[in-house]
Amino acid sequence: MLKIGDFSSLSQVSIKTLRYYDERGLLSPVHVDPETGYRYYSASQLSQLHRILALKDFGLSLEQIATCLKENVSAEQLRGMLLLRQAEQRARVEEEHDRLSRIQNRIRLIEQEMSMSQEVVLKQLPKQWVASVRETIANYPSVGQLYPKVIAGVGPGLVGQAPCFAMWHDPEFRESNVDGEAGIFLKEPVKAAGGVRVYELQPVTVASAIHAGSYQRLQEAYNALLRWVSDNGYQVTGPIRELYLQNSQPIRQDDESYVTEIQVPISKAA
Amino acid sequence: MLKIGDFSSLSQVSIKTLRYYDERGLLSPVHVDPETGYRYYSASQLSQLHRILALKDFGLSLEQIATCLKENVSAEQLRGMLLLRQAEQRARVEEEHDRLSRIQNRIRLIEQEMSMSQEVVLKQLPKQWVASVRETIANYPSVGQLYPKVIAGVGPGLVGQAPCFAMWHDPEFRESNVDGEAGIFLKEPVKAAGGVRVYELQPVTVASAIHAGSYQRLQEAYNALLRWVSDNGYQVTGPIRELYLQNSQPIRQDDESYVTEIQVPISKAA
DNA sequence: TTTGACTCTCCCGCCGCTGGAGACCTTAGA
DNA sequence: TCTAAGGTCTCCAGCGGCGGGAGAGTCAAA
Repeated sequence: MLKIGDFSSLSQVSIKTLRYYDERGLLSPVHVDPETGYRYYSASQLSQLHRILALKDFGLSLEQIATCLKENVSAEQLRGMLLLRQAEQRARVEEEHDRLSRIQNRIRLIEQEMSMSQEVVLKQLPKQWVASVRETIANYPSVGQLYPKVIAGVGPGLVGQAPCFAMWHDPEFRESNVDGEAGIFLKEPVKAAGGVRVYELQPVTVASAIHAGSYQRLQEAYNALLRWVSDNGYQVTGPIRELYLQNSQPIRQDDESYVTEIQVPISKAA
Repeated sequence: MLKIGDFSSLSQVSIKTLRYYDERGLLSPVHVDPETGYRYYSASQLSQLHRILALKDFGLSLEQIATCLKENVSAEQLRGMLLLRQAEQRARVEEEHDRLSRIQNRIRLIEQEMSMSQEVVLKQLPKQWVASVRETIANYPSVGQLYPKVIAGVGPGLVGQAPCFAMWHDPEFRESNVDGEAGIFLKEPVKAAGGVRVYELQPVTVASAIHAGSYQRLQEAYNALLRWVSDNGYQVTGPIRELYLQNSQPIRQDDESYVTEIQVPISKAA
């Protein structure tokens, strides 16, 4: 019969932890003095404790471990839990590895440019109803001309709240004859006329950068964002979106108070 | 001026999180109505928020991020923080990768043997004063004969509390002429006579298994433990230790109530 | 003016412990 | 046998980064 301190030093597990395991029903002492509450362990309980530590090392929660121990699971059931855990752990390893890559890329960037550069963030975009017009236009800034058509198609009621956006369908940069789509976000589908299409954007993962400043300098943000995408092993998998979070009428190319978000749909390159 | 809900849906960051960042001083709204407490954000704050998210993605704590933002650190200082973070993250990736390996090895073991097998745990042993006798003895069980010498050397005062141990200095298994060391743990150094050596065991990392049962079956535990060591990419780097956590006088080879811990000093194989 | 949707503050919970306070218990030495 | 030191007990608080919910106040459209 070992007192908790002895058991603790034999097992290298802290007294606090042993008491916690007792409370959680993971490992109860063989005897508890009903007068004093003192816990007494037997040396053979060290192997039970070892089992707990081993399962914990696999990343199982204490609750899962308790289930394992109490229900006295078979080797087959344990295998099932571990297979599940293995899948989670695989994902985790990849995630932490990617994080390391991002840190390293960022360090390289600082060392090359000695500047703060654009911050890039991964986002999961949810489904989203939109109303839009898609046309071939003269060049990128011309997209502004499409918004009146959108508004004409859906009526002026729901404008002004959510920001409006553009999507660029060309696979590459173009000087002219740009395949552009201009639209607004909707809370719910509405009827539209005059060539305006109402549909639901599907969920997608994007790399996103915020550009605070004039449209003239938007290209810098594009450069940083696209570089980040390739540096971190992603590839572009859909039309790039621009969200006009802050602008004014009439549109000016040199207004430094504008705020624009660029979103690039991506997936892991093979 | 955006209300918190608008800012939240633009940024895909929850309202709760925005309020928390305000409270922690990471990102305060440009305006707070003194009457109602309503928070109002500007679109340009999205880029500040993006910076926070990017730093968070690197694994920095909110407190570290707050330092970054408030003191307006230079690119050089940021680089320093990231280099530190990179080192931590490297360690983490390795750790999680090793954990995955251990899970996989365990699954293989279950599939091969369909049994629960020994649980193996890694431990960091602290420094420890010991008194011991080292001799060439006839075979492994003969180590029991050394303990009377140890006790004779240090006096009977401090026996019986901490368990006694054995160390095997031969690089391989031996049928006879075993180089064995038998000793007891001490709380503090004492003087000893008669060939008993008192010294401090150095801190070491060991793989440990608990064997609950007779010494006759100890070999099974050894097999499982040594297999685990090689399966998980470690190598043995010192004499193997046995801790006699529970036994009785006189020693019997077939007493199933004994509890023994086997400790193998290891390091990562190159 | 009335809804109904937002927003506010405040508090609790999560996980796996660690630390501390204050009271009680055990054990070795005088 | 007494005492002092050190073990042990229970209970409560805290960590980080929020999420959930209560209860009260605010805002905007119809």
